[in-house]
Amino acid sequence: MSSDSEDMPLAKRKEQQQRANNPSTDDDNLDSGSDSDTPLGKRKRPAVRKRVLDDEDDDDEADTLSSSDSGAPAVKRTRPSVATRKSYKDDSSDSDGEGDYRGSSDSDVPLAKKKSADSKAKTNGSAKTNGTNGTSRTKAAPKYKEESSSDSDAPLAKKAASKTKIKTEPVSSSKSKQGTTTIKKRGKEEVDDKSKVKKVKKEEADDKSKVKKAKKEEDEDEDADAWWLNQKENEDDSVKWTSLKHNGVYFPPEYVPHGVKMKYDGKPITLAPAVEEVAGFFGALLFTEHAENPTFQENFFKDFSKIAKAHKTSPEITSFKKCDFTPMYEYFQVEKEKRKNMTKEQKEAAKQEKLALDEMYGTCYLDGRKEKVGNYRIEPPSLFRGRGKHPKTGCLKLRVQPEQVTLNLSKDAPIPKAPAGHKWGAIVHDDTKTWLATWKENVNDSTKYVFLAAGSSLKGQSDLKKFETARALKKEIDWIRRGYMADLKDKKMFIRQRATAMYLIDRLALRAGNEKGEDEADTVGCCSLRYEHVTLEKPNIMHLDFLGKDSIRYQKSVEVDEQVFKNIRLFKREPAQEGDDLFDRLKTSELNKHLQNLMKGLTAKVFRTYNASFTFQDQLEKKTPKDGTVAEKLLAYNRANRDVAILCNHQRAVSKGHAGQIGKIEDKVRAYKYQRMKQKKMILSLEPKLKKKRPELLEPESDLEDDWIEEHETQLMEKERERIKAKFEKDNLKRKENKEKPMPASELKDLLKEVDVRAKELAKERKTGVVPPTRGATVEKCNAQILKLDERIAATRLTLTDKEENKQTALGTSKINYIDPRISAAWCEKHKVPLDKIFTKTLRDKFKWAMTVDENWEF
DNA sequence: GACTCAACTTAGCAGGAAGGAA
DNA sequence: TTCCTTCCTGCTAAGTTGAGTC
Repeated sequence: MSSDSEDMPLAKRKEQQQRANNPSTDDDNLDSGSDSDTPLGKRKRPAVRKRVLDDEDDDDEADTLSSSDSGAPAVKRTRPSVATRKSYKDDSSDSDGEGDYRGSSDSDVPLAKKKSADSKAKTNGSAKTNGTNGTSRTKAAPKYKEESSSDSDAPLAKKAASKTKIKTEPVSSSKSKQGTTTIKKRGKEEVDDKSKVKKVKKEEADDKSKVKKAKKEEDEDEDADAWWLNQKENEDDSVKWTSLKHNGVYFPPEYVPHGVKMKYDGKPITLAPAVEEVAGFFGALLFTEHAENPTFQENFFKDFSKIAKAHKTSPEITSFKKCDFTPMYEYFQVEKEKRKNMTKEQKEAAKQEKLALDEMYGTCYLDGRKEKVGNYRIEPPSLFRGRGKHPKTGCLKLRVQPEQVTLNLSKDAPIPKAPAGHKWGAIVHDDTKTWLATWKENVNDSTKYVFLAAGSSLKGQSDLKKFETARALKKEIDWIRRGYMADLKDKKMFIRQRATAMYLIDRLALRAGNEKGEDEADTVGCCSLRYEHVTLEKPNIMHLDFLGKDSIRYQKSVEVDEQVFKNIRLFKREPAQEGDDLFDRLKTSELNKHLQNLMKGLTAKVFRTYNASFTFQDQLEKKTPKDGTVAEKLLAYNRANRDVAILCNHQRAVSKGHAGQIGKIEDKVRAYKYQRMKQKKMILSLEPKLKKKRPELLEPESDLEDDWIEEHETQLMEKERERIKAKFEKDNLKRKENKEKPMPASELKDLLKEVDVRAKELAKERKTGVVPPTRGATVEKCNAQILKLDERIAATRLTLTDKEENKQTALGTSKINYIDPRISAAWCEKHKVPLDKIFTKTLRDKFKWAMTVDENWEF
């Protein structure tokens, strides 16, 4: 076993990608002291062994840790009084009392810069670090901006990305600015002002009509009850509804045997329907990464052979290796193809069927309002597809029976009919719950629910509440940060660990990290980080390498506060070893309890929401070109979105065809440039006098080498020949149908001859550099063509940049879950960008509560 | 206080629908 | 009109959190 991510195709793929992109990400630079660079894959998960610490402090430390702090209660730090807050403020060694933490603006100061400011302040006690009062975010702490004015508000992970060897996108806006400038510069080269104005106007007109259309579309759907207009603060929200009516859940249809035989030991065998069904589950996954995974195979076969035994297959199925599911796989492929080729009528019938189900089960009545239900379909039986190294991946997920399902609805609501021959497990009337139905799944014994859809009022209210809590944190963040920074040096180990964890959760947007069971994939978050997940490099670089949620690798190197560095070194000290918890005194529950004391509603995950929304708003502001086109603004939007996705480590696999797609787009740009070059030369043929007046017509196009032009023209001619041949054949077929005389082959020959002539002309044009005007060509027409091509080139280039930058980062997750949609709505309003450019219909529906803000709204 | 579990949010991926280019 | 690509949605796994129980 060479790595943790072995047998974990996605993670492995991502790891390979990361390594390929950044070969130096190995631990080659790490301090080799006590922070051994244990390879991830070597890790076994031992029973959590609580390290016995002497509670002696780090060698470098002057203070000592209390020996009786294990599990010590948190020092209760409710929001401090003004005096206490002042004391946090005064912690700084700045003689003016303003240095380290300064009003609301301070929260925006990146740690490394704070650190550098700290050290400066330490060496020069009277040094003022800021001349402003911190009322304005952008004006705050100008001194910190000396190093880089671009990323001052960025959480640590972002800065680290640009600073160290990690494989994340550099996010400093200095780079982004550069990108924007380059685009703008190119734009200037290619699009003159006139065309720009024209383009913008056209875009605006298009957008207006689109907005109108979208608005109409939404108005039709719009729930008459705009609940967000009637929100009351501090209202008890434990009761979720007063009346709830629905039609229950939809069960997947009973299994219909197809009779396709799998092979066992090379021979086709007949299976009972129940056995065939399970064999089919595996057959359908053949040649996927799941089916190649030994754990998946083992778990599947355990369940499959059990069922086969129960149905007495002949011969008895005892060996996975002898099983051949290919015939089933092929059958499913044919079926898939059939579905793809359904007639219009069949497709329509299927659509109607789906609509009927949506109407029946996909809607419910909550307090008299019609609302959409989310996942009304009971999960069909299948093989459990656990992610990463899930020990249960491949296990058989059994068919859910109505007897297992509990429905939740109001007392006066009619109870939906259970499927024929069945009855419901239970009926409850719990108005404090938002679920409509629930059942237990057999593989992990986890509870599944049917909830309302994302666009429902209940989900919307919950979303609004979430973002309001994050906004509340924005107001409190300064003193909370001061608090945990002070606690970093606390004498009690527990408090030190808690403060260090808070630092990481806040600055790196780590998840809380609950403990996990033996029968789950081994993934970690902040509190469950282990010895081997963190390595240190002097003076203050921390390398993190672990598998997070969904077994997505988190691999970043960050510059941390000196004290955090010292603390981590202390937590990692002997007798700590591989497998030991880094935060051995800390649990998520204790951490959250402490956070609740600091601010009502504050939990570890609020930091993620806060930092994501804050970063997004900040980067959006910095990156949006005020006079840019909609396309340029959207690029800025996506870049800000990407910064957040990088911060939260939202990854996706690079699609198989990515390189090919990029190549195609590049070719497209070149082809446009080629056309533009021809148009320019044609103008000069039409009016040679323009050589002096318009010297740009003589400038060669970039990226158009002679070889490429020759090859391109050969391809063009070849395509033309094919087109002519195809048309000739098609025309003759038509003639045959109409009982007309077909065109003679000589006609085709003549047409092809014309292409040959054209090819010769092109060769001549290449040689002489002169392009004779085509029939009807005028300078005006050529100019218009050039303008059109300029626009196409600019637009295609933007697509290219966006695509390349986005290949490995998933933007959707942060957009859906972490970024306050009101930031986007206000930005669209302010910059006249149509909402439908950034939110799909589903997202506009989910966020309709957020769409009423004006352009000045701030997170 | 430790542990368990219910309830909800967050997450990536597969496949189908939609849209654009030829 | 067809084919190809992109985008969107649905699905369900995997987290977090807080309440309940012993």
